[in-house]
Amino acid sequence: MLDIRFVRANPDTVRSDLQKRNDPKKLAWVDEVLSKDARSRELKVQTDELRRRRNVISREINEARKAGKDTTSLLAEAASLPQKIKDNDAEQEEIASTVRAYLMRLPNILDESVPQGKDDNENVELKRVGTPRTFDFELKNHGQLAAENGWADFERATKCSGAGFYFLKGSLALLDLALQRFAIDLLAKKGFTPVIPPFMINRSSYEGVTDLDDFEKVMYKIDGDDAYLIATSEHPIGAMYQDEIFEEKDLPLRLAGISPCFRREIGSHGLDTKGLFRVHQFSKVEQFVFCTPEDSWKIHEELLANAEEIFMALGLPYHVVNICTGDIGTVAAKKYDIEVWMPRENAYKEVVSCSNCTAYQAVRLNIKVRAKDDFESKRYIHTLNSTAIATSRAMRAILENFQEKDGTVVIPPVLRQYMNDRELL
RNA sequence: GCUGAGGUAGUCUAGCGGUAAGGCGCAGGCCUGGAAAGCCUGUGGUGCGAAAGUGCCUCGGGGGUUCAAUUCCCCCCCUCAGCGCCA
Repeated sequence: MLDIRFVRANPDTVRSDLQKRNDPKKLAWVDEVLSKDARSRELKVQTDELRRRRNVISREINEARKAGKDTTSLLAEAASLPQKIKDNDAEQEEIASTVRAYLMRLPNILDESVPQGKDDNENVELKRVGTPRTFDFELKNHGQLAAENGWADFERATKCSGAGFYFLKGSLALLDLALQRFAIDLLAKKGFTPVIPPFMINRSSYEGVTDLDDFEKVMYKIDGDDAYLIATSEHPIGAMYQDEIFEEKDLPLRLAGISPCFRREIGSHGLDTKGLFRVHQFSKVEQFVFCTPEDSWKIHEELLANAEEIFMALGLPYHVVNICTGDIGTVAAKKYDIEVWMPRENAYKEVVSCSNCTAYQAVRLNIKVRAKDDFESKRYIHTLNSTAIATSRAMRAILENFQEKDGTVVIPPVLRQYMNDRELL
């Protein structure tokens, strides 16, 4: 969420950002937030004065009693105060919660380098890496291939868990683990600490890290408990340090989250998305960084480079796109996607999402950093996150790009050490 | 799930109707050739103010009693210990 102090000080920045996003509804909120916030502070001044008076009278009553003086007039004034205070508090509380509700829904301020555009068709390609292979036979779609080879069982998963779930078996179960292990080892060499987080978190922590509108659409709620299945390890890892203050020397903090991810919404189905591409559950290794505001743009590039290194090493052709204003969502100030070449569809498809959330999550989570030489100064930190590998989508890419005519699939050499040195699935 | 003990500022600990005391840590200052030690000041949130300042809030959370609640009453949450169940 945006810091109310930021909105007060920079209303024009907030307005022009919402114009860039073409969001007239939220644009109208800005003035309402500002006027309600002003009224709220005005009320606070009044109420604080009433409280001050009450405190003074209480002390005077105490002293008068000790001195054996009459207190009836003091008691009369004191009796009139609580109701006024209560009324003011009620009004202020109502205003404050409205302001907060708007603030929670106002999006992050976009970086200037974010391209303007209506939707994902207007994302800007930044570069292409690798050359798509040409096939002299007809590719099987990845789900069919996996099922035929006994590497996955979609039908039985549907029977016991519903559509969008899968059993991974044999080679693909091992490939899932190999991909995770490969990504973890690569990130560990770059200073990331592997972290396996809780797979459920409570509502208030969730509100700190995600877009509120995602709640009903995306998250699975555990019935009867204040618990949600995580949609990505980004969420518990972000919430991990809520209400804490970092020392500058402890930043940047680089963590590699390892977890299954659970998502209710999986969107449309088609032959190519059916198997492993759009699913309710998948494994992911995630890069997450807490850093100072000065470092975040440099680290954003670093996270992208790490993710690219993984796909390059796997030998998968990909391109990088700069996500445009119409597609970026509320939390990120800037987002890159890596899309990998899917030869059956003849298209690049999303496999990595790399975001600089600047202070947006930190404000909600109340995470700050204190400089060593300036004890008084506390600033909100910046958070960043990027996929390292989402195994379901990477497996689809491998099943398509490295498929042979006889239905075998070549294991990328970098994964073989994690697959008992096998060359084929 | 049961029983018991707890929840006080970054942390540890006191206070048990009169408006949060102290230790440690941390930051700044004094002292010093430099350091340590010692001493002094500060240490959460929020508002008003150009500033100097100044006010309000904060004792797990929410209600209640009272002129006044960390303290008394009610409800809830969490942590720890023991027991039970258990991969």
